[in-house]
Amino acid sequence: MKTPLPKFYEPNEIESKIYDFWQNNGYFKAKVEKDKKPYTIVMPPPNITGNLHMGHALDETLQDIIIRFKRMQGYSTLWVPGTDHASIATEAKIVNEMQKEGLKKEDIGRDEFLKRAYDWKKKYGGRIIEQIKKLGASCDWEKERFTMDEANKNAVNEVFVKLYEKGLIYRGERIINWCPKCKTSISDAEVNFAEHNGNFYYLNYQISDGSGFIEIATTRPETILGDIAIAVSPKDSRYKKLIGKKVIVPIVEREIPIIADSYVEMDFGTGVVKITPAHDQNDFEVALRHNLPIINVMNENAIINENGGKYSGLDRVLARKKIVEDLKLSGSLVKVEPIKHNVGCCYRCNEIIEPRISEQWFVKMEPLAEPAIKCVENEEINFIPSRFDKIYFNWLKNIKDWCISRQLWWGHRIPAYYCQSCGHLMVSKNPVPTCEECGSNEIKQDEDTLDTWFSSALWPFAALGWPNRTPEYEYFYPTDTLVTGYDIIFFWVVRMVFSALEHTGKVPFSNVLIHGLVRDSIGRKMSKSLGNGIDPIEIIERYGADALRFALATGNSPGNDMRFSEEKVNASRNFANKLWNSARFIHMNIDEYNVKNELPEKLNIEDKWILSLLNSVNFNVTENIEKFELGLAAQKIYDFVWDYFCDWYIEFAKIRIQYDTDAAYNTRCMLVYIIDKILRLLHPFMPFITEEIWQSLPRDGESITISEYPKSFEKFYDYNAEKDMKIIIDTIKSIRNIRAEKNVKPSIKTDLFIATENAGLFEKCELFIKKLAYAKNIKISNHFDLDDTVIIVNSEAEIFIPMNDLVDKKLELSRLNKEYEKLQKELNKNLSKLNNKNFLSKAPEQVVKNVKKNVNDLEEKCINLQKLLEKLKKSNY
RNA sequence: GGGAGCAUAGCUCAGCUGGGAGAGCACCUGCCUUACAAGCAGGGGGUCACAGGUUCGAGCCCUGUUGUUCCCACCA
Repeated sequence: MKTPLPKFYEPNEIESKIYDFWQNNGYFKAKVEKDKKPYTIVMPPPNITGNLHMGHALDETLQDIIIRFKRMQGYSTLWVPGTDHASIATEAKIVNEMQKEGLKKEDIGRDEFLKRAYDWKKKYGGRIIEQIKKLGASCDWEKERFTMDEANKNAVNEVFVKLYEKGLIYRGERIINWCPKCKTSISDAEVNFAEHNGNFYYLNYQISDGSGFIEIATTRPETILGDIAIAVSPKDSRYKKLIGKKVIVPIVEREIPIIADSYVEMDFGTGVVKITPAHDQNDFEVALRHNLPIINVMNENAIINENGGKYSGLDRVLARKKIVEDLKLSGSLVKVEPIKHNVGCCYRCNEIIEPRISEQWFVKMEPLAEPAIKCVENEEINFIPSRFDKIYFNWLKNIKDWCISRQLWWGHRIPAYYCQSCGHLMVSKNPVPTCEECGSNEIKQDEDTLDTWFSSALWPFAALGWPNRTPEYEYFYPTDTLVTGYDIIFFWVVRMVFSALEHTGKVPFSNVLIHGLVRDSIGRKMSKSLGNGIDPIEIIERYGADALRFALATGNSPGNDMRFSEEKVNASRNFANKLWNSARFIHMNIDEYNVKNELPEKLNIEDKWILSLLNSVNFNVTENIEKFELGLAAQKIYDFVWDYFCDWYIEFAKIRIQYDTDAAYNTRCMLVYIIDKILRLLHPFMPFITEEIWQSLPRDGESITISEYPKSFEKFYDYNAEKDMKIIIDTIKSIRNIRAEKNVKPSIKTDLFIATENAGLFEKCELFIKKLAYAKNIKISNHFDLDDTVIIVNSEAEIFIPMNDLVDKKLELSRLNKEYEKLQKELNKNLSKLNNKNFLSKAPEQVVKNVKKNVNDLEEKCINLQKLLEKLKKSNY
């Protein structure tokens, strides 16, 4: 079908049609093909709660570029898509929705709640998938997975049981981070520290033997209800004689010991710390070391419990107020100092975290961390850029056990079962009907669910069928490249690596391509609260998916944050349109000539030139993509298309086709041949427009998606053609330059006299110069003797342009003098290098050769110019 | 407290293993030259943060300084 293309590229009309075409023909379907090498990417599954944002758009674009490139290179490719159940985020949204109906979780019960959650998934989980398709993502949608589908549940249970049996999962009472709003424990990684304005309350504790008072400072006075000791530094001489004595807790009137512990820093505050083990991580450890009792004074809602005496029932904020008042009354409050300090907050809801003692499930991390460190150290896994391995190591080397239980309903329920009559604990993949100890059939499953990341950690292998050894798992695993942002290296990347090593015995992927955050145009994070987020779908509707993809892929380097600006998308859209119009031009010149997509046998100089340049671009682009330098690759294609193919080759082709009947047909073929290669090179970056144009041209295949990525060949390098055409182009440019300087309109044509030793070249390209440098007639000889002309000198020729009254001899003389000075300066710079013995002996041969060549060219130019100057001076002036 | 990044044209940023300072946008001049005004031709504009060092040669490597952003830890 060779319909003439419309004047402007209209992405919206084309993109969905093309995407359907790809889908209907199954180009993205992964096949186990033993004679091909596999290439696999698993998509970081977006949350079912969200809309597609720019971060996703970047992430998916990078993955799609890589997978399309590999597909065209002949790999059997698989890109597995999916979504994440995002337990805490989704549960929060559903709770919120229910609140509008005046309902609480407890009102409807667990089963009914889960029904709502699955409805939510059905409703919104599909939305983001449709948005990803709009970007052009070439995923195998038949392999789409969900982190809570049946197969994943199976994988999660398998892993849990295995780790439990190995002793790497344990249950225990520990101090954990408790969010009173989400009403669940959260892991250390899920706590954000933020600076808050608070107060330092200085309190006097009376020493029991009546010998005086000891002053302590606290930011949380309400926790005195749970005080079980006060601690000083063992090195602190001020308090040495008090160690072992007892003090009375104000208001509470409890007698507690003074202990020494190296955790206390003598220079901070008063050098005395009150120990409240149930409500502080460090205090908890101190209590364990000193074998002290633990008094929990708060419940799950952060309300003071029965241990709080007369304060029980009060919320922690009210309790603080009341207690401070009472401390004041009792005279124990010495002073209050406002301070700024860091407070841990819930990453979800930003509520202040309450450290709290409770029974939770943990993964023992140390044995898992070690192999995960090794496989990056020995480069089985490579981070791109490599500096991110430091973040990875830092996390793993300071790892603490991972709290994996969550007091939520939406998630993988922990496969632990308790006998109601004897209390026996059983961990099993399948529901347990009877107690293995006492035979009772009153069994209850653990109420808690697992941290979302517990299932995400299994994604690279679970998404391929593990624990079943499916053909896909055997063929496509381990995967090749993971593409993700640096913000989830420890949440996710680390956990995937140690999980894969533990359960599959292999690294989950060999490359981790890290990208940065997409910020707004003034560098702020895009966020809902700021309202500065830009919807990728809206951008696609206005500029096309290709333009968005290209804008996201260029102009930034891996791992660095980027600013999103619409100007950049606009520039990319303009590039797409430029390409589109070059195709329109080609259509105008081939449609009635039965042109084949073949390299002609007889090539003109400009054909050899463009082939040689294309060949270099091809080589470099391939290398860049293989090294994940996608932005550089895209830039090189852009430059080639615009600066060489459109600005010059097409202009040459116009002239060739119009005036050279012998070469016209070959030139038409060349146009098709070159744009075919351009489209293929560009296809991974701009899949839609390249497919649309490719389909409209003579081609040897049904879709560019499954066509071969171009290869570069030694035989196409043509140094001479590149050198010669550079001379011609420079000549044309310098003539244009002079004309522009003198304000000569394009409609005014002038004669040109070209004095050169290289007449053959200039004769070959005479028409190019004539048309592109606005000449009436051109004369080529090895010498001219002319007056009243403007003169251009380059290494190959002197060009005389008669311009009659436009020529001011005085001005011309000074212009040429300036030119001469510039050349001399440049020449001297190069000469000084050649006069440097060290340079000659130590610099690489090629560098020296280049400098020598520069010197030759410059000297030639200088000599020519010198002669002209003298002649000018001798004439009338 | 520990660690990392960034500092290049008015703005946003590229610059891969050291050898010509670049792009897009903005700006100035002139053009509707039958692919494209989302375009064409031409132009101005940079002590590559600062100071040392290594090298024949440094935007790039090393050391230090300043400014800035981020991550981790967290002091009661």
